[in-house]
Amino acid sequence: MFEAKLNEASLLKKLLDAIKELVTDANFDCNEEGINLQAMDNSHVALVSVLLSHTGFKKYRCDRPIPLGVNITSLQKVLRCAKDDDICTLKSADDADILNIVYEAKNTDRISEYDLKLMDIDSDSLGIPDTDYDARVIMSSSEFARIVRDLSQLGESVRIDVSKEGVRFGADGEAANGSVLLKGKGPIGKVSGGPVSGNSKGEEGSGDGEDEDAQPNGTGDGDEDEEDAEVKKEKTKIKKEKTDDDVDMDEDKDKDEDDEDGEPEVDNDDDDDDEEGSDSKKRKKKAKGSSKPAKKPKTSKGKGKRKSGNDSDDEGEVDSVIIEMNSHVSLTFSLKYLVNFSKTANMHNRVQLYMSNDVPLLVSYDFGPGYVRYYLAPKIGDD
Amino acid sequence: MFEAKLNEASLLKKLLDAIKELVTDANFDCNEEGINLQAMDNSHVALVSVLLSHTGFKKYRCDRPIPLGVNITSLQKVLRCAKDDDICTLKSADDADILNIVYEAKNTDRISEYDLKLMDIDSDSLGIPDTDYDARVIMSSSEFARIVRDLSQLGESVRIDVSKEGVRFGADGEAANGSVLLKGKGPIGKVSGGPVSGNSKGEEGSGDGEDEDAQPNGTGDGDEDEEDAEVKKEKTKIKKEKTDDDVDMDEDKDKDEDDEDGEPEVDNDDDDDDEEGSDSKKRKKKAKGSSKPAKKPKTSKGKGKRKSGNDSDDEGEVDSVIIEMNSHVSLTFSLKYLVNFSKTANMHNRVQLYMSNDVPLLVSYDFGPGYVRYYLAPKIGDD
DNA sequence: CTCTTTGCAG
DNA sequence: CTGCAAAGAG
Repeated sequence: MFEAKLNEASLLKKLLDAIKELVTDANFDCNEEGINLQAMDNSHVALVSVLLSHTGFKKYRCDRPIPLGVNITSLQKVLRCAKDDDICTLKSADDADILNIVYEAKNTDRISEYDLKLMDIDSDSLGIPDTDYDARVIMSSSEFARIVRDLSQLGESVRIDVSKEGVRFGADGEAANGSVLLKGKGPIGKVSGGPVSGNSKGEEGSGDGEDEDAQPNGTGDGDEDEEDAEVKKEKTKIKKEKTDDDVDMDEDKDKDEDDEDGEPEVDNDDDDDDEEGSDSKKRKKKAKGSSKPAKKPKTSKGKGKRKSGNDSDDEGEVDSVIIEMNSHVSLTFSLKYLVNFSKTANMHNRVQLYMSNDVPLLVSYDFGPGYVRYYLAPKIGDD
Repeated sequence: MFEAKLNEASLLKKLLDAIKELVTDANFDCNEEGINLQAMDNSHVALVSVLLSHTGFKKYRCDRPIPLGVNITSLQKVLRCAKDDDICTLKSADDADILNIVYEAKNTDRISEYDLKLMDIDSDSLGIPDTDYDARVIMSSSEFARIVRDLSQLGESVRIDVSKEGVRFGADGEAANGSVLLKGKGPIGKVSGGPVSGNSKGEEGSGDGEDEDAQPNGTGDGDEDEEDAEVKKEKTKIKKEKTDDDVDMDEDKDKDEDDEDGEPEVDNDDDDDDEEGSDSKKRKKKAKGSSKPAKKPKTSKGKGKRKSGNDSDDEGEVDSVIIEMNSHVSLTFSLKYLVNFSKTANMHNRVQLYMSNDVPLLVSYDFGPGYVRYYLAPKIGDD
């Protein structure tokens, strides 16, 4: 027996609107923790992962795990029959091949009941990459939507560069090239854990001393390598899940040693790209002195990470852009997919972009009791 | 000579919007009583019947009956040239082949004049079934529109069941089955007298006593058979015509007198929109609280008719569902047509559904000085 | 001829 | 921003 009562049918409506163009059929895997959905997009390029925690429901019961295989279009048709504020109850017997959906209008006697036919869907066990990322950008989801929508008019791909300068979204097209630079707010944007965030905090206490090491942008380009190297040593990767709390210094340290050897290559590539790609534009990349104590003070360590309290705070003011970066990152993605992802702006006003070179981008909309996440492999070379 | 002056061109605009997808050409049969239009839809499955009583016109003159054959699309083009609140005058000589349409803007000196070419249309004498019905449902026209629109996503047909439980609209489709149950408000829903219509006037005087007989909808399901039997004895079939007034028992009295004054015109059109359009947004429009005394205190009886003010509640609170039933009715209809009919919600915020088993459904939008009615034969068997 | 897509009005 | 209707494609 599975039963979940949602206070606002609109949540599901928005969710379906967000993913309907990526996924046609998917299993809603229900267990005692909540409802999970994982699916590859139709062309198996992107992966979408959704969690609706049981805490987000007014009432939730799931005696044993059940995969509810639904056709997204069909489910959406049923959901369109709900008014946004209807109370929505999903029910299914353990062995049933239908999902019962009931809408109760608040304040009226209208009760609508739908039985959605379920399907058996091979749950291609999707390996969700569990990666540590070199950069995280937290920004307004609507601004992200706007940027990718705008750029999608110019070309098919966008290159996302995260550097000390900020995050740059650039697209080249036949008719025009375009790029959008978001600088990121200083104090909020402090690098967590490693470099970026670490500094911010670190700076406060010990910043002065480190400044020496820090390279103001544009000051010797030659130094880049050096700087990068340092960054890498620190190796503190940004972790997706736990990051919220500690994006964690402690872990960082540990990593430092391990990773070091690790992926210097990538960094270089990026740097190169930057320079090559558009000298003028990117050049300043490193820039901004403030940001830079390339060296991360370990002192910052665990403490301040989460700003007091609220989750929302973690993501900053709705319009602020928070950038955490361990090393420069430069990746190219298909705008078509990003535009699709960005439709999830309906569900939450902040989006997080996790990136490492040559690793799939993670676009994450984390709302209170759940999330919608997308993974998209970068384009390699020219394609 | 025919001449009719309408205070608001919007009435005609809405009428045309409502029927344009069903009818391409039709005769506006004008006589001293008003303007009648009757036509089969293009596929000869549904019948539409419109009356604009002379009382709805600011000025009306028709020396002798004239059929004005118009192409609906052409007339609509002309009507789109009017502002909603323009005073609109239709004129035609007895032998003319054109209809002269003049718009006078209120408060300005703008006068527009159009001559619409008329056509000769075979007036297939349409036999309008004159039936007594076993069930009548009075509900918000926008809610009706919403329901048939929702269900049309699931399948092609809807089964409408009227029972003590209320009225249920059910559709089966490949992807999902759905049903919407409206319980109907008790006190208002008393079976009128002969069940339905007879009472209305009677009640005023003796209303209280009758309540006993009245069955609030949804009360004891078990009793159905018994109740039905009784009801049937009375045999009072629900008649279409006179009902108009009744729709509101109490009000009727008032109405009789009141309406005359006024211009029953369209009053409420706007109201309806709320529900349909966008649930959440508009909701507040009418502002809730005021609207709902679901149960109406009989005390209010005659007086409150138009609720203070504005709303046209003749047919009950705009959101209430009134169900009158002599016997259970279960019929299946093509949703495509119902969806088309439901566009008439623009003209009036309440709709009446008259049904008897195996007889065409009558969907009636009765606004003050006229009506728009649709007849649709039920589907038989599986088709 | 149907279906999908695109543009327009409320 | 949404649904609705006209137009283009398969």
